[in-house]
This record gives sequence, structure tokens and C-alpha cells, in this order.
Amino acid sequence: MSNQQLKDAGLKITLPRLKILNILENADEKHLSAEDVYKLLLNAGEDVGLATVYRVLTQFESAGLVVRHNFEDGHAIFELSSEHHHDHMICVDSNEVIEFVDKEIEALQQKIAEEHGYELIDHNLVLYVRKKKS
Amino acid sequence: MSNQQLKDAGLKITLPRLKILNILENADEKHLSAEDVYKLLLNAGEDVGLATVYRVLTQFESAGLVVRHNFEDGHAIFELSSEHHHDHMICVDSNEVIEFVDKEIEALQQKIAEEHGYELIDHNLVLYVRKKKS
DNA sequence: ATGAATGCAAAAACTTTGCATGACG
DNA sequence: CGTCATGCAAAGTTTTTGCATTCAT
Repeated sequence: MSNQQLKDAGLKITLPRLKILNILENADEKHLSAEDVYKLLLNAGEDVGLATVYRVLTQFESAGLVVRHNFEDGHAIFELSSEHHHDHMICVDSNEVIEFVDKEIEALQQKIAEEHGYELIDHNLVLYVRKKKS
Repeated sequence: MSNQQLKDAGLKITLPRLKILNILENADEKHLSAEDVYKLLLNAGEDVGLATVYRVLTQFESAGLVVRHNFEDGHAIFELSSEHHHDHMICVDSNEVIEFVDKEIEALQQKIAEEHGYELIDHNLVLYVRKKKS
């Protein structure tokens, strides 16, 4: 039950929030724009306003339930935050989103920041790729 | 003279294009939004429309003169394309943009893409950092 | 019952486009 | 001179906000 997740996040348990959380948990594609979530809700016969979707997703982000990414095409996508951080690869042909983790890259980023006299707070890495016709 | 760069790019030499190119070459901050460029033009007493700034920057991008980045805050910034590719570090306090290059990271990205059966087309890496109080 | 959450519509921020006028080669 | 570029204003996108109503506790 998702109730607990909302409570833990300090959010009142409301229908729109539950519905949106359910979409994020159960949709095939885990990387959704606000519009995507909105459409999935409509398709499911749920009556939730787009403004609410934006508001709820933003609250989820503040609560750490969800991560927001700004991919290059200008509009944000949201995904449930998994325990382990990961980066993304986007296929330029199919728009498929692939997740990956690489310890070495993470370490290097840390090193680079330090070498410049900075502390690494966060990062954003997206690889744009194309399937190899082996 | 910037005339040649425009010619080489296959673009007609017009005043707005020259002025914008000059801004990009001579401004202190090398990472400018369309609005920034527009304001700098106004401050310099030049009379160029914002729509033209967008059009020209987009043309420059197509011509390879300029690179467009979508930083996380949703609006695009442009910079003259230097010979050597580089990535960016942004100070979360001052919004300062620092450029850096790291061969190892570039190589790793290539490797990761390949391991997943993809060919690396492009990438986008931004580090969010904070100055160390040594 | 009270304060917070929602829905709608309006606005805001950023970017693109249509069209008449003006500039380049 | 013909064509392409410009400026303005209008429209498009994506996201946010104001406000009256509804909902959760």
C-alpha cells in the first residue's frame, strides 16, 4: 500500500496523490512527463487536473519520492527515486530510456570537482546513443 | 573579422548576425541565454528583436558555430563552439559556469554505451558543485 | 470544523511562427 | 531586383498561480 509512503513523506493522503503514485509505480515506462502522467490518469478514467499533477509531482520531488530530470528537449520527466542512483542513456532513434550505473564515472566526477576546489553536490549525465547494427 | 565565419557557415552577412556573433565572442560570460544576448544588444544600443536573436542563434547552432545546452533550470544557453569539446560544472551558490575536460570520462562513456550495445552519439554532463571553504 | 488540497482558468516564462517591410548580393 | 532576413505581434509549449470549492483529519 502506498499510504505509508505518503505519510512518511509528510503528505496528507488524498486520492490524486495516491493515483499519481500508483501510475508512477505501475506504468510500463518509468520516465514520465507531467503530461504523460496526466494522460495515463485520463485513460484510466480518473479525473485529475493537470495543475494538480504538476503540484503533486513537485511535492513528491521535495519529499524525495521522485526525481526530476530535464532532458535536452526542454521538458521535464519524473521517475520514482530508486535506492541506487543511476544515470541515463537515451536512444536518439527510439527515444527509449536506458538506466545505467558506473562507479568509475561517479568517482571521476568527484575527483574532478575536488581538483577544481569544489565539492560535488549533484550531477546530471545523459548519453545520447544509437543501437548498433552489430 | 567575423564576416568570414558567417560566409563559411553559408549565412548571409547581415548586421544582426554580426552583432550577435560579436556579443558571443566578446562578452565576459561565455554562456548566454537568448534573453542575455538580447539584453546585451539593447545595452549596447543595438536594435534587434528577440525573435531574431532566437532565429540567429538557432542558425548558428545548425551551422556548428554555436552549441546549445539545456541546463536544469529549463532555459537554453548558447556558447561559441570551441575546437575541443568540454563539459560544465555549475556552482549552485554563484551560478558560475566552469568548463572542464576529462579524457577518462569521455572514454568511459564510450565504453558504457558499447557495453550496452549502443553507439555513443553525444552526451551531456553537468556537475553541480559548491566552492570548498578549504 | 479547520486547514490543506483540488480543479479550473488565467498567467507566466520561454520559444517559435506569420506576415509585411526592409536589407543583402 | 529578387530573395532572404528582420521586426513586430500573435501563437505555441510547458509550467505555475489565484481563488473558490471540496476533502481529510
